[in-house]
Amino acid sequence: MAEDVLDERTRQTLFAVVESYINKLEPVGSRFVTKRYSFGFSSATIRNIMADLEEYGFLSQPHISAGRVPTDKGYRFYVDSIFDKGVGSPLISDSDTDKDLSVGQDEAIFEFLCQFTRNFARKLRGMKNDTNKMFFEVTNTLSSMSNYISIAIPPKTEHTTLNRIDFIKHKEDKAVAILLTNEGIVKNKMLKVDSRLTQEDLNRIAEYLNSEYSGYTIDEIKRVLFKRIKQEKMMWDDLISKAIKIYEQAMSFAGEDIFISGIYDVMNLPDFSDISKLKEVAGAIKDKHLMLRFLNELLNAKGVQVLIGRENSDRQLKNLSIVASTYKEGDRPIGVIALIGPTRMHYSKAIYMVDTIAKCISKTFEQ
Amino acid sequence: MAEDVLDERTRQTLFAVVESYINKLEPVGSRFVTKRYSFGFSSATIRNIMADLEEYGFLSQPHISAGRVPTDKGYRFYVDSIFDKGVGSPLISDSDTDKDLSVGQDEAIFEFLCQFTRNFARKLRGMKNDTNKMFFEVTNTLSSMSNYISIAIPPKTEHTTLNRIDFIKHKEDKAVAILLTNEGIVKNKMLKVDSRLTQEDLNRIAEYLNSEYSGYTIDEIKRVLFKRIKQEKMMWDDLISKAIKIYEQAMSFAGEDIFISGIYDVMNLPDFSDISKLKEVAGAIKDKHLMLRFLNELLNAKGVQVLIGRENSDRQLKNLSIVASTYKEGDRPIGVIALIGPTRMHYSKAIYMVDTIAKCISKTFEQ
DNA sequence: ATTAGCACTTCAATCATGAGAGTGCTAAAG
DNA sequence: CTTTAGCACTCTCATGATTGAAGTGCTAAT
Repeated sequence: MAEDVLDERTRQTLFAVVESYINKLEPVGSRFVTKRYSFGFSSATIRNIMADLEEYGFLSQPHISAGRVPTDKGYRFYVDSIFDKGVGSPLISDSDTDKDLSVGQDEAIFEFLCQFTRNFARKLRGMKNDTNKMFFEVTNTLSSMSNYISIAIPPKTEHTTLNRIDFIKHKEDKAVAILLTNEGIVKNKMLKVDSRLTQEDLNRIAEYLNSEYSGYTIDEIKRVLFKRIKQEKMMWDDLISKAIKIYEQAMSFAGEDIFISGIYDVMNLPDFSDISKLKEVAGAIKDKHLMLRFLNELLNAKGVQVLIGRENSDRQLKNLSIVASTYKEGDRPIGVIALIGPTRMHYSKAIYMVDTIAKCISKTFEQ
Repeated sequence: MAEDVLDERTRQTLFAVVESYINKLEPVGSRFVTKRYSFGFSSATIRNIMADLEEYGFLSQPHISAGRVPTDKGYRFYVDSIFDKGVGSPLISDSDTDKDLSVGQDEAIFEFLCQFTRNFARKLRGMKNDTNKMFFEVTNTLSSMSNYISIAIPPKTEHTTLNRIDFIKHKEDKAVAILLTNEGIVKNKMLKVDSRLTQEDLNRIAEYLNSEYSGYTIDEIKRVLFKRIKQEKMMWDDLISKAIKIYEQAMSFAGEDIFISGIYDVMNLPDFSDISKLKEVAGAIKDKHLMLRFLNELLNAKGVQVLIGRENSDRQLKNLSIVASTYKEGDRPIGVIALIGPTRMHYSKAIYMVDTIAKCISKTFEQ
């Protein structure tokens, strides 16, 4: 049942109520709708429609004499409508822009956004070699523009290939591994090694790994190395054995990275004027590990995804919405960026921003 | 004038009022003081004393019929008293522990803290080679134990000496510089180099730098290199010239690091139940650059320092207090850790924690 | 010098009141 | 049969008055 059954004017009303609520942040009444939107019906008619919508579960009332507030289901309808109308324009609706903006101004805004996007893409390209810097920039931009919390997961290592690995002897039993990946990212790690290994030994090991395995993904290499261990258990030559040990250490980066930004920005939202609600958000993102697992699940889907309130599998997010998108290298999604905000979110803005910036990132990884 | 003039019982009263306020978070009245502390005076006498203290500027009243609240000057007196009594014990006062704790319990707590400290020191030692991890751990521990915001500045590069530098050719005009310091810290950076340089060239440059300059501080090397440029302007050999260019790039790390943690924890404090106050804190630490400069000024002083409210040079911190300490390598202070909280802070706890953890860090850098 | 006692001030909580907003329902109009 | 005007009803929110509690300052007595 439900939204397929709704007739045109009911759909219009629902959309209007959600849109109004997102902008006003106050329950919207029938009179407000009739005044603001000229549907050609009186407030009494709208009242009846709204009563129906409440019955269907799209709207609810904080108390009997207040206006209506969207439920998660109501937001879902609204977001789906936005997608039906087509993502890609920041000017769909739901922004605070008044209807009396001249078309000329719309175009000016559009032009501005295009330019911003170009600049931002260029900026990212300049940071291509420094993932940290790049995603720091991404999350900062996203959160300060949207006032929501932004999260980014840098490219998954399972898709990165080894470009080159080197080892440098430090002192006694310490050595540093330096890893170059196809994305131009550098990682390093301090290793504990047999103290009898000289720099020459390390060089030979590195040479071996580079010649045999460069070009493969990091996981592939791990698999192949493991296979070797089993196959040649009794007869590994010393070099391979050492290489395996060292490689294992070098690849076990402690926990994946995740970038989060915007706790400050989110304090400006009226939705979080109550500190207990702010704590809710803070609690949700505090557990980075959980957040990481959560966003990783979104890696499979394509395009922008919106999860509203209780749609989130995580209980802690039941009062929050997430707008997420993958970014890709070629056709393969390699990471996720997302915005987290109240269920009462400026969805069209958020969707537009996440979509745009994800595309900027993808462009950086392309070629 | 002022505190030197105060007689014993006035001092006692002031101390009692501050201590009580820190625990109650409510203005404290004369009756409360007489009940809680058995000075042997009636509330009327205390009232008179408190009126004097207000006149001297140590206390103030929110409104005429409320109890007294310490001013910054009052806190200053209190903190100085704590230092006079001697830092080092976590049990001085000002904690919520009731007076009727048996001595046995005190000892149990003391024993627990000693053990915690030993464990923590061991933990840090295990992270010696990973500054990031180490200071991440430090700030997290500090903030979650204190519920205040913790900040740490990792060892200043001006005191680190070059242990070894290496360059690895990446592709075209890119190369990676890997830097090992005396503290066992590794930094890397992507460089733009003349695309005609081969890996062999880079090796020669690295070899040159290592043989000539390892053991010097990073700043010293910079100075010496600059001198060379001037002296031998017309006759540098190609190697030195290239080395200088590359070294310059490699050393210009974008912005110093700073570790901040505890925005979540601080939300649990009643002092920040009002979101506008929380914003104040957030604003103060948002500008990491400013915070960095601020804490760097504290590098000169030794031991634990406390800055209360308006004592802070920064206007944004006028309602906050900072408890900071340097940590050292040998005798030389190389970095700072600090706690930021409301002026109504559990100073003795904060001081004890900062002191203890700073010592743990110092121990890690000694050898 | 200290203290008991009292008048005074202020805040915070409670309650009643009325205006305002919005609804649901009914009966009339199209 | 659909739409609308009208009205009674409900609930919230801001306002103002009242009251009790907490705490002070001052004075007079010890």
